[in-house]
Amino acid sequence: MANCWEYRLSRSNPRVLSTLERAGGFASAQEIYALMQRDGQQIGLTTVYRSLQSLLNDKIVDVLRREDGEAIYRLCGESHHHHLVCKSCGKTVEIEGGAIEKWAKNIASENGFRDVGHTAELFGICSNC
Amino acid sequence: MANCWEYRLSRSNPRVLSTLERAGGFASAQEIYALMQRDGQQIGLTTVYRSLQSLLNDKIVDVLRREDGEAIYRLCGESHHHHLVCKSCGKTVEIEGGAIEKWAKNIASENGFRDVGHTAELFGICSNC
DNA sequence: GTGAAAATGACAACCGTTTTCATATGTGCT
DNA sequence: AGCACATATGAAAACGGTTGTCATTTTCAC
Repeated sequence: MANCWEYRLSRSNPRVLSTLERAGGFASAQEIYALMQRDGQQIGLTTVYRSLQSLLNDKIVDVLRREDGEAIYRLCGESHHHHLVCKSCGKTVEIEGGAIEKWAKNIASENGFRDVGHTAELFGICSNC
Repeated sequence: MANCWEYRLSRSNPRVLSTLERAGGFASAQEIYALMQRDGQQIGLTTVYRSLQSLLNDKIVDVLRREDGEAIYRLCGESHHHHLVCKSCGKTVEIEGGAIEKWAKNIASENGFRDVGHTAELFGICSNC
């Protein structure tokens, strides 16, 4: 077995968390690591990953996937929004997801699910491409 | 530069495609490869990946990401649907996404995007958990 | 202080995916 | 048939994000 105790990482979590905040509440592990390095904060990549796992566990952050499969972490409680991404140039528009939220809630309760979350991303070709 | 000509792979594509069909129109590259091996079809993993790329190019298949980041391929033209997944036991319900489709189309045209696709997945805790 | 629990980070291992490259297989021409 | 050239193939290596290992350091209770 890997680790016989649970990590709580009370030391590094706050640092990682505040870096994620500074990054706009949306970043990959590697990006957070790079940011902290650039700031002169000394931390290992391993610890960043572990912190994110632990924050995930405590539901302080969410995890999503970029199109290439990289995991990106998002602060929970952030005003929830979605993205419309251009497949050609990468231009990204933030979308308010009011309609989706309702839809998700309805579908969930229709099927007897609770504690429901969702992901939704749109992608297409923008007007310049 | 990698390859100076475009792959068309007219030989392997049909085999990969029909395996994807047999898999229920939804599988990862590795799963397709394993399936073909089990059938005694001789093919390399590389070719499976290349075939899927080429089918993707021709918009014969879609690609999505599993939660762990693995890419899964889906036959296009399949009746488009979403999933409601229980985070605890994995129970999955297929969802008709009529509302989402409209929402996606509206948002896209509002922002001048065309050729728009989307992903949407719901997750929560089912009534048994 | 002393010792155990918790935290850390360099490094190696893992795994899905892509690239490389040498070889094989058409395909069209004579 | 033989030849030349485009295409296709797959083993093996490279790649990149992530996770595991493990020796060391820090923290905390006594």
